[in-house]
Amino acid sequence: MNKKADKINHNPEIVKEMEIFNEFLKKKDLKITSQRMLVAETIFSIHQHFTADSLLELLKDHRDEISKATIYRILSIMVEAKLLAEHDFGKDFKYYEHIIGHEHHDHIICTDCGRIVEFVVPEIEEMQQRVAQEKGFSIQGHRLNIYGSCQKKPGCEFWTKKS
Amino acid sequence: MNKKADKINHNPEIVKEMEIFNEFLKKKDLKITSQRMLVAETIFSIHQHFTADSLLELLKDHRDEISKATIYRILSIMVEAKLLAEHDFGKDFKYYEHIIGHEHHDHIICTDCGRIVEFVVPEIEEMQQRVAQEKGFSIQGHRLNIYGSCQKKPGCEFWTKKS
DNA sequence: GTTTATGCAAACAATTTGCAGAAGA
DNA sequence: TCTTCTGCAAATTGTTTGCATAAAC
Repeated sequence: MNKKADKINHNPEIVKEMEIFNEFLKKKDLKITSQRMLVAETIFSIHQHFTADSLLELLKDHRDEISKATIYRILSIMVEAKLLAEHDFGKDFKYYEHIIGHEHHDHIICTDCGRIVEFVVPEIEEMQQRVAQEKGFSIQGHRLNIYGSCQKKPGCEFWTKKS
Repeated sequence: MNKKADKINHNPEIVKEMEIFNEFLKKKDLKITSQRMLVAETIFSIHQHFTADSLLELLKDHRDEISKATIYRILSIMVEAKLLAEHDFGKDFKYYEHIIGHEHHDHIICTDCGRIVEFVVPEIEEMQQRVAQEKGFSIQGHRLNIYGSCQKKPGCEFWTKKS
């Protein structure tokens, strides 16, 4: 592990999330590397949806410490560890968000500016059960995306790629 | 238009859908070509979800009359014409289904075999309105996908690509 | 030491596109 | 004719992978 990595984060929430990640790595006989720590810390400090590319951008000062391939590899580990959820919002790249400490929610997406807003509708869980039962499925989960326009709220710009 | 194209379909539903498509083409100053007619007829006779590749497979006897590039181009016209809906079911290719005469519905997808089952839950529309209002969005629509397992119903096989 | 990770560049796969010749209006 | 289409092959784009080297344990 190189020296940059000991810039450890003292935010208690992030510390806790890092511990969970480390547990997972150990359990799976995966190694605790400086890249994994750096990416995980960065991700845990983001409180919005992000993409592989926007993560890369956040890490641009560490360009010499981590490659794009490694970022993709770490993202897939974190999804497997259920620390991250992967989303498709109708673009041709994936969005991620970290899960821990976030109540289950769905998303409403502005097709003008790409803004993503979370919402919680408790009755969806019950509806999901009902549909699954009726169709004879066991349930893993659901994704509900509502598409619309946020109507030029401040910050609403044309939806650029990989934002 | 080559001679193969005058193998016209007499199913009244398909005839009606073809007319709508032709209207759209005229309105947009697009030409009525044998490829467009062939693809549209084929699509209108499918009553399941399909992909660009499965469509190509259905058209394999016409391989010399139509290319993959043209199929993609026609799919995008038909989506624009709102004759087709495009879906993302968590794979890295798109699914399509034809819309006309199909009540609005959502999907439950088997993550073991890829089976896609439609369901209708009227209260979603109302919930959608409520969320949009609360968040200050105008609505275009929604996509609700439930993921689970159909529990080895007859025909449930491992989910192959592009099925 | 042995195993697992990383970086790089090449590979992938679905989809898109430029272009020259073909077909529709 | 004049315009739009098509087929082809090449380009694109997000993501994945093989492999030699490097780091973790």
